[in-house]
Amino acid sequence: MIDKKDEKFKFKLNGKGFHCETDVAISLIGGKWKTVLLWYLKGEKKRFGELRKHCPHITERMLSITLKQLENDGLISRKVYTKKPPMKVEYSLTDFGKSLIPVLDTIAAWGKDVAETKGEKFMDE
Amino acid sequence: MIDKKDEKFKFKLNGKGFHCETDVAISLIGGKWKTVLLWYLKGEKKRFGELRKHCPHITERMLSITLKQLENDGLISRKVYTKKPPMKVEYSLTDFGKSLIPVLDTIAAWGKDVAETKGEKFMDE
DNA sequence: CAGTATCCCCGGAGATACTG
DNA sequence: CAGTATCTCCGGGGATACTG
Repeated sequence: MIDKKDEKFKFKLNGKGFHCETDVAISLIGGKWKTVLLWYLKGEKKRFGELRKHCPHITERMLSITLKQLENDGLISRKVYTKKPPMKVEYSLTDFGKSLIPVLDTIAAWGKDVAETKGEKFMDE
Repeated sequence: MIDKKDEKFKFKLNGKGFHCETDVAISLIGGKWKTVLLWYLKGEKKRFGELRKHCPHITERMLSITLKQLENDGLISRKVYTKKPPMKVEYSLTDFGKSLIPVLDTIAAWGKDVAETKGEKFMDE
């Protein structure tokens, strides 16, 4: 039984309903680490260990999970170069992922502005 | 005891550390309902019940919680007009919240594009 | 009308240890 | 090097009922 209320959604994607256009985007880039990883992949492809270094606080588990989600959503691609013990894997933005760059830039610019304007000030209040 | 690793954060805001510029932004607009509500408040101020109508799937609880978060973060302001039983409260973007509009527009445009390009197609596969 | 108050569940996220 | 495997915890989010 499918709920009739599904019709009230504005968009559908992969069987899931969304409330408005921003909702679709947030489902793809929301979450604690997604934009951060995408941000570091923006310029160039990177290896697992490089990404880990850029995000000192991420656990290997979350890094692995988040990369897989981004891959499943088609935003990044994963390329294995050597399968034997000293493995080498590179992650890079797909074309779809690259379409996100202007969005990431806009978000980052605003975030930076907020951090510079409001950052640190409230710390000791 | 404050953890020394705090120094590894790139930004600080209200006592919390952030990993990169996108992180700051996501902390303010991430979550299931924030961008949706901001989106509907973008054009004009709205009342509690109006917002509820625009988001048929939100519960009153989540609407209340999310609005409070947005208010605490300074993105929206809450104005009470009548305190007696038939209450009237209006929510609107603050100047800070208005600074988000270009970001929301960018996110929405991308989300809409994604929905139109990829939406529905995969539904019956 | 505009919320609270509860209760509850699931999954995001962390910590740690282990592996091909 | 690039991950899995567990275990755990916390809180976001949902459902329902109640209130100033």
